[in-house]
Amino acid sequence: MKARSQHEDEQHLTEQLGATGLRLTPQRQQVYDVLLHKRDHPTAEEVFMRAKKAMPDISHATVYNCLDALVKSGLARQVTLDRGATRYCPNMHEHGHFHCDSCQTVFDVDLPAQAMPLPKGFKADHFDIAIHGVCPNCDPQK
Amino acid sequence: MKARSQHEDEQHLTEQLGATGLRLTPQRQQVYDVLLHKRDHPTAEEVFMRAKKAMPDISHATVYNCLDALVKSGLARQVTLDRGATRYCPNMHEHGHFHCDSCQTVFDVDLPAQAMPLPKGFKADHFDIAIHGVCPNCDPQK
DNA sequence: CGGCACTTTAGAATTGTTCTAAATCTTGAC
DNA sequence: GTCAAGATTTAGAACAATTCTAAAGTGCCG
Repeated sequence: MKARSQHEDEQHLTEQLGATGLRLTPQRQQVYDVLLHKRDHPTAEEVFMRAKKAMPDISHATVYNCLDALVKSGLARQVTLDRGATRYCPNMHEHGHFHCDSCQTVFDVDLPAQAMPLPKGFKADHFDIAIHGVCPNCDPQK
Repeated sequence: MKARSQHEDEQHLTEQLGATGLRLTPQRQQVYDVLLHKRDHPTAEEVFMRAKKAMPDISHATVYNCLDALVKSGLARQVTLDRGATRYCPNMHEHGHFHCDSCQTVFDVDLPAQAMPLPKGFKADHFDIAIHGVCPNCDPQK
């Protein structure tokens, strides 16, 4: 739970975006704030609705644009679980996603430190690990 | 590379579908044949186009229906890589998918036998592991 | 100030998937 | 066999998620 001050956050944003040739705009900041504020892996649509509360004129396309900008700058990750809308996650620590088939919640889970063994010659850039199952809250046998 | 005779294939199909309360129909057989014939993780659209060659009247909706039937019966898996169309894979052996960001090919890769450690209380039903990177053919340094 | 590159915006367009209602096929009961 | 019940297929409409487009807005450098 390491908190960052608002000022530090802003500086971090500017730096990371800048390194990718992008600017910090009020919209991008707003979208990033939404992600940080409630880390429940929202879809683009959900981000849009939440961002709208603080910034009523923000448009759909802008949210997509901002999310892409954040992903490109390494400030957020896309999470893809089955068909359906892509979700977004500001946790850049290496981790996988556990999806509870019963309550639909998505949990971040730490991965084994060990690297995944790959056949010779393959160079991995990034892993996407999704686990489907039942979470402790929904386990009927608990 | 264990081949199965056509007759064995058909029996296998009937059994697996039957166990899920589904029938073996010519369309389902055709769709399954398409998957077995070229294991390049086609999208539903690609399966549709290939199936159409042998069965010109097959419809879009039927291909989706058949693919769902195969997935439900444990004869195929859905493969989701980022946004974009879902792909299908008849390899039911536990494995992950390596996606080459350069040539876009998808490779099946064996996973470490060891189970993924999960926090207490979580029960995993099924893993989806996608790895993004560069394959040996596309590696500039090779 | 003027220009250029980056952004945002609304809405249209596209893509992938699911739904609907009608036609067709199977299967089991008689 | 014949029939009804249920499963399946079909074409096309509907829907959802995402991307595209063209125009307007913003901000920085000289």
